Amino acid sequence: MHVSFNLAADLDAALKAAATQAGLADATAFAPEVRTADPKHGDFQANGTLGYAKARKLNPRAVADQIVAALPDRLRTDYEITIAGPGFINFALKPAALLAWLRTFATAAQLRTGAAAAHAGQTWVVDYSSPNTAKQMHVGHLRSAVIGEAICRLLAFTGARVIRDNHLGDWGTQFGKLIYGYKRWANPAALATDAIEELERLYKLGNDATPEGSPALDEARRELVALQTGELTNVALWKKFSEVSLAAFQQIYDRLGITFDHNLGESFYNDKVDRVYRELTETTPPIAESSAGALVVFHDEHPRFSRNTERPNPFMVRKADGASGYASTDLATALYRTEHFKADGIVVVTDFRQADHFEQLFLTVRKWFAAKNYRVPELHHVTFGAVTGEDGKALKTRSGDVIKLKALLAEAVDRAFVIVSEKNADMPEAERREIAGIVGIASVQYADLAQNRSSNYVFSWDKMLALDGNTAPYLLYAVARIHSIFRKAGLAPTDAAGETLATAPETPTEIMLARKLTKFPDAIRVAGETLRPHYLGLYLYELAGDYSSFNNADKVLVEDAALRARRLLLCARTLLTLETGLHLLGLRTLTRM
RNA sequence: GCGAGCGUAGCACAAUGGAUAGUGUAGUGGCCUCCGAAGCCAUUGAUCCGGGUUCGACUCCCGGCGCUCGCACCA
Repeated sequence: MHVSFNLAADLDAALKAAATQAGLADATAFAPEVRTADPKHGDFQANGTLGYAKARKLNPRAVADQIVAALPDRLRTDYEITIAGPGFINFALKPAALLAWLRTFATAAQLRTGAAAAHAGQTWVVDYSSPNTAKQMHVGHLRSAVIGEAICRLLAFTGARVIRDNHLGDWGTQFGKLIYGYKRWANPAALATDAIEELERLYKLGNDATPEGSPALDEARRELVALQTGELTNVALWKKFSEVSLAAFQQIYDRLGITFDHNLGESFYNDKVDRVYRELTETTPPIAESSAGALVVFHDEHPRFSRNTERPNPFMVRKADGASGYASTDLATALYRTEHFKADGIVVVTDFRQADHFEQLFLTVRKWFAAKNYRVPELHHVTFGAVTGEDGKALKTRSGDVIKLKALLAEAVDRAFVIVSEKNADMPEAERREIAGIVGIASVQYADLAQNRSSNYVFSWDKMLALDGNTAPYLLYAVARIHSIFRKAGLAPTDAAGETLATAPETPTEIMLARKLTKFPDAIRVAGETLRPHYLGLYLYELAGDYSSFNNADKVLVEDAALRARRLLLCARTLLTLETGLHLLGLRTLTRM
């Protein structure tokens, strides 16, 4: 018997074939529209007969009858099929089919193989985190890192070769001022202990010492020119700044489970912008044009980026002073990712305030690549809202300073330690610390991933560390409880021994849990297609909830061997799905907490 | 001014155009001689306003209102 990984996709194909088989007029136009159903209606529902019938003035229930009659017998074996309401076709998996599915998809590798069709053979470049060098990461850098990493893992799981690229802000006018400050006030002891903190101090000193129109500002500009023209001292300083910055960033990435394949910052594209200028102006008609001394791109077909608006908002490819800006480096970046990495898709993860920039960038790239006959990859700007305090304003410390990411993660772990200690008073401190390290970080990550990234989100320690609700502690607790059962039984959680004894689920809670497990492929599909990890998070939360109900109602370690085997099978698959899913979101899991 | 995103119970969130809009918290009432009570079960309470499209709208379109943000040489 063949069991499909994505049952909804399998039903969709079967319904389409059945429509033809039934001899429906215009059957090729019939779209079954199969989706995961509300559990009270079954496992899957096909909605397509309603629209199809309406457009042809047919009775939707009669159409549904014809299609259902033409479905192959194997589906009648696996599902209770009913027609309901105005013409929905409902499919409810029978217990034996649930068991067959659970037996078939038994390991992380099998889940991965099942999911890998979506992006098989494709290469995707994901640009995320992307902080500025010589500055500490702060709370504003959290979402890009967390959401970006989850998207990388989802894309990789669905078959793509993923290239993680940290597009550092490592070039620009600020380095003139930083070098100016560094040469005058650098403190070697401070550089040795916390280099990046010292660089921030030096930049601030340099910036304060170089007001507009001052001789000091001219000096800072000369430092910048020296850097840009390759003067050895300044280049060496700049390299040092990048190195210490990356080392500091990596400490944070380690906590978040992030490893970049490349750190191709803006400086990398320095020598690649001339080609951009040339190619954008040599086409007929030219894509870029001169305006007020700058080289800009207008998109006249677009309501906001046309030149024919009250306040034109052009894409600034080259500034009037001849310098490149982030438009030009981003164009060069898109080309490099397409040519060098052979990207089929490019995802850039930044906050929503840059939406205009990336819309203009993508419009320009499409015109440019079309004019030069370059293959155009899929281009996605993944945006997210702001992180605010409970007052709805940007998150700040009590004294009004920006919150450093390092401090925020440390506080998460400290707060988790207090809670872990309350719940496990007799546990050795070292173990409590280890657990708190995972719970604290996971809570911060999951708070960000559990909700739709488009909205602003309110940062609340109490809510993210809560033991109830859609939170990391709740999910990690469900994982830990399952591990606990296997420990008690003296079995490894991956131990398949005894599974052949397992019978089909019978109790309401067993059936509810088994049905939820079969929806994992759809959760992965939706999260991957929309690049919105919260769909996966929501699924995992519901799964953990169904497990908790099952765990409460049905005792696993019972005498009856067949009953015990079938419940252990449910535990094993729940654990597999929860751990696989949480790891896809970038979280670490625990065996006890 | 122009534009974008957001607007769902007291609060924080969910709902891939589908059936009676889900969950947590807060409130109320239950469940530990039973694999982890960091849990489970029950219950009260909501789609900003006005039009439109659709068999069907929280979802799509138009017009308001509110919040957040962006609009020429920072990135």
